[in-house]
Amino acid sequence: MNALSYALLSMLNRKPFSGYDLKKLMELFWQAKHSQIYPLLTKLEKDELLTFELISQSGKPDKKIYSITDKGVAALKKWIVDEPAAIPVMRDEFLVKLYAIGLADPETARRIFEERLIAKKVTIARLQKEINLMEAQKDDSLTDITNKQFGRYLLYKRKLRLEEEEIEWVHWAISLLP
Amino acid sequence: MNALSYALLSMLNRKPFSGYDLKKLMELFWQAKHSQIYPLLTKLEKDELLTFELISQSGKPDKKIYSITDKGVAALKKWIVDEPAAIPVMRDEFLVKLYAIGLADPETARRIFEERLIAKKVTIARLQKEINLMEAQKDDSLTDITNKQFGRYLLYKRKLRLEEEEIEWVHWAISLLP
DNA sequence: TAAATCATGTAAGCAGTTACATGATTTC
DNA sequence: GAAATCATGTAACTGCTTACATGATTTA
Repeated sequence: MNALSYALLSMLNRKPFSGYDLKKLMELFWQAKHSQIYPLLTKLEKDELLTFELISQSGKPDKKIYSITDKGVAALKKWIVDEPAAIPVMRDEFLVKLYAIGLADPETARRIFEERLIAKKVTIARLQKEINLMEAQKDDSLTDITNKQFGRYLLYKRKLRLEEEEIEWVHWAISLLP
Repeated sequence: MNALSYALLSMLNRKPFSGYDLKKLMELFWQAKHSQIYPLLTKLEKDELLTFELISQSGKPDKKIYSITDKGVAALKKWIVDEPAAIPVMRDEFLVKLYAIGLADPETARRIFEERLIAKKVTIARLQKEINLMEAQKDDSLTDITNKQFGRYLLYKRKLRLEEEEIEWVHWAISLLP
């Protein structure tokens, strides 16, 4: 059981999804390619942590909608409560470039920062859109831990704050260029 | 040539280091184990992007102090300027747990957030210490792109801001718990 | 006296990426 | 008419982690 397994269980704990859905929904907090996800879902199903329902489709491969089992919930809960979280891994090529940014002339440095800004703004737009959707469903409070959306909402709010903070930093960095 | 190669070149562009030093200094922006770094340094040296000076030591293995070559600087510069930066990869088990934090009882949830706070505070202390060291060397300005420390300084300032922002978010998250 | 630090290296295995494979439907 | 989206899967390869290997010096 690796961390990706628990990431899949976490998402399926909210509601059932296909592998295709999971791949896209995970991008925010755990990046994985479909070639890693599909075999792992098969394995988790064999281990009885998941079940799936086959949805027949015409012209497309059959769709498998996975649901978490009681055994899956128990395994996930145990991991969350008992296992210490590993030290986060962040690999960002922009930061590697930044370290030696002095090798670039100021115009190129500016371009690199501007590209970062654009990427951040695209992410923020996606995050804000999703947060707006969540906040629109005022039937019960998102800020209540018993709400199934609670963790996801906190995750999105966290990411939004961090992206906004990085944008401010980029503006500061650009202001230092000659 | 993978991103780790460029991360090593970036650091050696500032000044010469041993593999042992590089391993520790990289932790901030690109995590790698020594078992990955040592063979890669050997390869980069064979490709003439690096050279090394052997320092004989008693009781310890000989120390290899690596320096970047002109060819290495050219390769690094080309990568920084011409190659688009890959989309960052972040894998943080805390975020996986957060997604399904509703499975934990409120006391356990609080504990998980508090542990996150402590980890962040430790990181901030390390960052602040290093920033203070850099800022103490006022011989020439850190905020000048021609200064060899410029990129490193920006990197530390960025990380500090993001860690501080996350702490504020954790406080908010804790305030939502019953 | 136990643990951490300094210092480098290899081997085995797991995790993750890229490429191959298929093909209808929808959007630009 | 081309590109993106939906939908799943396998094979080959590269990247990364864990474990093995050694051993003196320094710190708690």
